Amino acid sequence: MTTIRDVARLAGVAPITVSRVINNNDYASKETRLRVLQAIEQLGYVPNSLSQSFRWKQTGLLALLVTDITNPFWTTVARGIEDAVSDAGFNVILCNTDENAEEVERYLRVLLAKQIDGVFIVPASSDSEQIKALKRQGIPAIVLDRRLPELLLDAVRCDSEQGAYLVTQYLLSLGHHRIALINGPAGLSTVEDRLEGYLRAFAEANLTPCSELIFNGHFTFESGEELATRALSITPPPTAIFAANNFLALGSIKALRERGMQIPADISLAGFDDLPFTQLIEPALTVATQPAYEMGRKAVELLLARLAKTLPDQPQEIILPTGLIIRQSCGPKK
Amino acid sequence: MTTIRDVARLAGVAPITVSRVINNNDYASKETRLRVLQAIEQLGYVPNSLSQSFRWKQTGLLALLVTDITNPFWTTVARGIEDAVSDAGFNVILCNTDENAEEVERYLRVLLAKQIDGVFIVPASSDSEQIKALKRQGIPAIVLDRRLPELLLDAVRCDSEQGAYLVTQYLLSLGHHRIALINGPAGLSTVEDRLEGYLRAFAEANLTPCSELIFNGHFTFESGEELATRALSITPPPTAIFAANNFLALGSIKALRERGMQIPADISLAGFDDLPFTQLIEPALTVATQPAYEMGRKAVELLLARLAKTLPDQPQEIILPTGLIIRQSCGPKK
DNA sequence: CTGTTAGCGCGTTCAT
DNA sequence: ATGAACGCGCTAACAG
Repeated sequence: MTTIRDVARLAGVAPITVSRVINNNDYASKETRLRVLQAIEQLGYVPNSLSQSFRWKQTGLLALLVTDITNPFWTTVARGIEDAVSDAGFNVILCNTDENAEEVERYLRVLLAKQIDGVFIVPASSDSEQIKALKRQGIPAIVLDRRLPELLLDAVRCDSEQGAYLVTQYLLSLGHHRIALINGPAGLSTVEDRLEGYLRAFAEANLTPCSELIFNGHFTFESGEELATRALSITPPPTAIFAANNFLALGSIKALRERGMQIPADISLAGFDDLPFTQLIEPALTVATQPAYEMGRKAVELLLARLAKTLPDQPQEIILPTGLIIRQSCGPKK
Repeated sequence: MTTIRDVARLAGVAPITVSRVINNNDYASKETRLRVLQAIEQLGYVPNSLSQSFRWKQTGLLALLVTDITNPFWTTVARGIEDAVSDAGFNVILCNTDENAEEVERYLRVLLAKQIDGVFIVPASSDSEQIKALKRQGIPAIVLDRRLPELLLDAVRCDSEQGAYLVTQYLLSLGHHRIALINGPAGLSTVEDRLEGYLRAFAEANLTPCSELIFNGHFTFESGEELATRALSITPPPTAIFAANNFLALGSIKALRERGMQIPADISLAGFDDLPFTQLIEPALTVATQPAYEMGRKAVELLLARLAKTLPDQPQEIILPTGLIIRQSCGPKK
């Protein structure tokens, strides 16, 4: 490994002079600078950023903890973060937690030791010893997608309640009263929020949803398939299904197709979050959409501002609007 | 920040003793160990792994450079790598290069400075100044998916030629002679290999493919749509399309549907690489499949063996078999 | 079993 | 404009 000293020796200067040239913050005569740069070139010297981080007490490393890297929603968020962060000269370590609270703790412990400068977290549980440790050490953390009110952290998420409200309102406007809600695991704030939106739409229409038609599972294809199957076995069956996540919607499609049901002729289906190549799935799904890429960028803004200490002490909260995209998967109640 | 010295002071021992307890490699009396652990607990001490890396000359950091993080093929490879690597106590930095050679160079420069212990690369060009720099510094690099013969590096890839051969042979066996090949950019080894496989199948059948029906574009949905459209405008049109990548296949489906063509009644379609939720696309696609997850794990084995210096000097090359999954998208030529 | 010394590569501080 | 000395947090090598 070539060090700053090797360069210094070759250039006939002191190590510190090389350091100054590298970080070109200080004065250095043109000739010295040139000699040093030539020596660097000649030796193929690369500054050891480990030592630099060590001295600067900044690693330029951020981390992103997501619950499911296979979900396009999260890859899109990740791209938003990656793009914004590298513009600012930072790097991101991407960690997949599989919705497992212990994995979150494990990763955070490692990352803490690695002296990361900040973290973006999709929390897998409402509490976390390691997040508290981050706070103690003054390492900024941004909570993504979910509410985590007790911990008083900056947060960026989309308005799940509103999205669910829009979808449900739309289904109600088509005459559906028996709308199955196929949701994720109880306890997650997004799950609760989407339920809230569903209930609000019913309340505003002066209707009461049938509690039998509200299902909780996981945000997976398999869960969607299973819950949709169970929903259909209720009598009388629902005339519409609202799947509160993209994978749940896909699983529901599978279940419906296997029973030979036509969408939307026999039953209506709406989803939450878009998918790439959604145009290929027939019928094209009506969904609530979230600005995933934008969410990533906003989170970066927040984190950088925290690092620059340009933010007030109290936690900031950014809530991005959700929308409704009407396609072909919902029809009027027969 | 609490350091090893703070712990030592509180426990009434020397810093090195704390170090020994942390890395529990050395002897330490039960009582001392206990006192130290208590002090660690009390202070909430976390070892600074930056310093550790500094001393050990090992960061425990690996990097993975992929060309398109939104392609499920690559997320699957990434998971395979991530799983295998974390079993071994390493971490992975995931970098997305968007098939851009300059991005590869930029990332490698940063990673080199960060003293990563090794790299997995999907190269975006046949040559790379930074890969040479890696070699010079003795940092192991594994080339994924593509051939890069001049650089003499370890490599793991799937047998593209074989996969393409199997698909083409199958289509020929159904009676198709005019098979459009919709491929990625000329110059990539996977693109060349898939073309080779296509040609070999024709040659073995004593047939000559029509060169008009061989198309190059990018590995994207849009490219698939465009090239399929162009293929259909040829007279006489192809009776089958072989899309040499999953996104290309999806784009082709779109083009075919828009022209109202039924698959496989009007035209046959086969792809390369599976997609998640493939069961939802109608008709289910016949494809060549690659063991993506396995590829990731194999690459890790190779890299770890390189780090452990248990491998012969000359570059190792692992080629994984590809298969053919016959579903419903291909039918006999009318 | 435990402690002392020294040094990793770099940048800050203070001097020249 | 340039350099010497010191120290960041940790551990290897050598005492004791």
